[in-house]
Amino acid sequence: MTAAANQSGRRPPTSRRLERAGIRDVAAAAGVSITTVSDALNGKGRLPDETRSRVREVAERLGYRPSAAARTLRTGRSGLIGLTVTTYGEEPFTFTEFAYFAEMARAATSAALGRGYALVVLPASSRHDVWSNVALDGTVVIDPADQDPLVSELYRSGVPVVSDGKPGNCPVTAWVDNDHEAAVLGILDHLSEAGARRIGLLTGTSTDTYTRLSTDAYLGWCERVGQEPVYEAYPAHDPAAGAVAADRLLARPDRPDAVYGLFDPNGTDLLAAARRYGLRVPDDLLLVCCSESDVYAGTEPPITTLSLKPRRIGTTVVNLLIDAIEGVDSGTGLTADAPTAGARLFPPRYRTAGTGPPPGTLMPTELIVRASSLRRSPRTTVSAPRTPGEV
Amino acid sequence: MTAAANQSGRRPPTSRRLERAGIRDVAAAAGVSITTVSDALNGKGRLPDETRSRVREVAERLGYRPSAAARTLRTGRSGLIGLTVTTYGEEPFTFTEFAYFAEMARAATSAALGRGYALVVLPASSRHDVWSNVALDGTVVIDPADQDPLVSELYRSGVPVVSDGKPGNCPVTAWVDNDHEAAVLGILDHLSEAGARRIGLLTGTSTDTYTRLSTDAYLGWCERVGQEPVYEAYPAHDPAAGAVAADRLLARPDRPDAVYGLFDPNGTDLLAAARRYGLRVPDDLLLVCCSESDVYAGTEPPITTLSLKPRRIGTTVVNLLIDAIEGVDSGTGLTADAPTAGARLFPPRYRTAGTGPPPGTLMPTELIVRASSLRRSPRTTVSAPRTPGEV
DNA sequence: TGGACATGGAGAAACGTATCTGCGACGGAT
DNA sequence: ATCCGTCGCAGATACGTTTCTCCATGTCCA
Repeated sequence: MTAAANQSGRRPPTSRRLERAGIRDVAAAAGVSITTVSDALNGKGRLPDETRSRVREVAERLGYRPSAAARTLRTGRSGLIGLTVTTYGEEPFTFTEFAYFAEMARAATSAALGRGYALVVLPASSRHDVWSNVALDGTVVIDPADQDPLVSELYRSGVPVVSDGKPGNCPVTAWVDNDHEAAVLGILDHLSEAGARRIGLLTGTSTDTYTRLSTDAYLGWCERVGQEPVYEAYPAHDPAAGAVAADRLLARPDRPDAVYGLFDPNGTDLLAAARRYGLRVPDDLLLVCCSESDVYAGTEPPITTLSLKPRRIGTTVVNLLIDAIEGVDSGTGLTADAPTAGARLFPPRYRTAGTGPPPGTLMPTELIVRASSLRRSPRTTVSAPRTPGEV
Repeated sequence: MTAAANQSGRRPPTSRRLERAGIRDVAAAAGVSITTVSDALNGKGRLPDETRSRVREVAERLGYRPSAAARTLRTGRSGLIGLTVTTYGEEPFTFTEFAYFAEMARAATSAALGRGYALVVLPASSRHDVWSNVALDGTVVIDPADQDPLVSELYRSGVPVVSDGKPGNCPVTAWVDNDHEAAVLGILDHLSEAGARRIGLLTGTSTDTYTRLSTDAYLGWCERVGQEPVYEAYPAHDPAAGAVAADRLLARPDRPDAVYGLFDPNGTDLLAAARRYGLRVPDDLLLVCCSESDVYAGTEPPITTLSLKPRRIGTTVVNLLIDAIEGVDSGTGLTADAPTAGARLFPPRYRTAGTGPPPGTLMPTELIVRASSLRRSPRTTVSAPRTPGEV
């Protein structure tokens, strides 16, 4: 018994701690090599079913759980996907702030889990402390900044990056976005048809793609139809500022008779402001806002909303990312550095290899028409986007 | 140049791929050993500042990023914390569904990042596929089931587990919860003082701690004051069922003149039902519901809500967990298996070592009194919980 | 009888880091 | 002069997998 104690393979008998069972313990207990154990558990190699099941049984009995760290080190795959949450402003760390992000994150998480990946929530601020401490197979970036240093570094180090929101000037593997321009134009047309003569906009001061594209679309439309732009901008991350801006908009001498609010709380803010000024909705003021919340179905009156369909976006983003991770190994920067011109309409082409601009996918939005934007009797849901490129 | 090519240390010259720079490359470039590089970058060992800064500079120049997987494998620490999201029901994967979870998750994420950890979102269903593929330093469990197999296995395998919600019958390292019993009793008292003669309850059919404790508190109160219980239960994960249950409650022959709803949407549902039956709030019906949403400040009338202060909970849970991870190494199950009796009131004692029941921390709730529960003129916010154990 | 081929499995080399041990040199104290 | 402590660093090992290579058997057919 003294000499035969060193039976656990090559490991010298250095104070066997009673830690978790490793693959070596399973091999020893099953009387096979670790190769056989690995193959048996992973369904690889050429093994008779009998050996396979025996090894599996022993592993089960020993409560064997493979070390994720070792596997990751060996295979280079962690099964983890980063989800960067933008901080609509500076300090405050806000996802789940707007229903859009919450829904989007939820759908993304669900889609990732469905394909065997887990999501790691990481801040968009480039605090390397956390970022470099986690092995990521890829990253989802929500609304990347124009020259996002984080995205650039990730891309440079070979990590696939798929963004929700068309990237401004940073290289990504792929991106997904709504056709915000078409959506805004659709709303403006809708309001015009409902009788609006002067349409105002409640927008944000930040420079993210959503705000920029939407505002530009509004300004372009104004110029085309010859209406003087009437808009107020405020920092979207500050909930109190929204109410103030809504009030300002309706207090102007050139008060609009219809307003589109870009952010989720704008609907209630505008409604409250309208009440303060004695304006009836929709009689004196037509109202539309972009929101995923269903509280606008129950307001008095119900408010027409634009839904960006965050669930579809989240699912698509994650699927594109995992396709990129599992697909072609994306050689040394071959698919980079081209101007972003390749936008296609939903559905996307998966497994996009080769060169060219980062593939972008446009997802349809949905305008949910309610009483606040109708002078007549309310109709039902209608969906609206134009084909892209039509401007 | 032919013989001197093998200068990169012990590695044989097997087709140097131009992958990311490793610690060996840095060592070679700086003309030191990998030991020195590791020590220099991690601030360990005894090195003159000059060597340290030189190594750091070389590492920077080479764009060196340490491999998280290798580090995790070596140190046994991943810097990752699991966040299990309960699926209030069966299939649907729902966090961010209720504002409580969203706020709680946000605070938890923020707290974790602040201490250098990242959160991994994982499903509470015990799909080992994902769970065993990620190295976790610890796990936050939201509202564990009574005999949660997942929690048991995690605990057994030595992973610290801190739960939001007092655990029923599974061992955890620590837990945090509101004093739901005291909160419900406070609300019932509040409604009684406002003139309620028969208080109804809108509750859930699931067996989670929150639902159970709250319902039991209600039933106990009824028995004590001699009121016949009037309640309806529905599956809380089904938003449509809530409206139906609210309607049922107000349609009963023994219709209550005050209702407390345990779930977020109950307020609007009850309000709508009251309208259908021609009941005025608060004149004919007093209303309170548990919610984190501020839409209830803007309803007509504004509805009194109980806030569970999810942000405080999320922060506390994560801090307790990280304390457990970084503190005493929690020997082989010494701190387990005792009946849960050790509940203290906020603030918790950190770094709890030794034996005894899993330390629990009770966080205060806040009753935000609005017009819906006042027969007289509305007062302002009052906070309410009793001291625990008083029953 | 002997090669070709399939079967079942073992050995060992990575993956990239942290850290334990040890070693030469140097300086001050005995 | 010798001894001892400290400084500055290098070597080697271990963390627990996956996987490439290779070997020992049969087995079948020529």
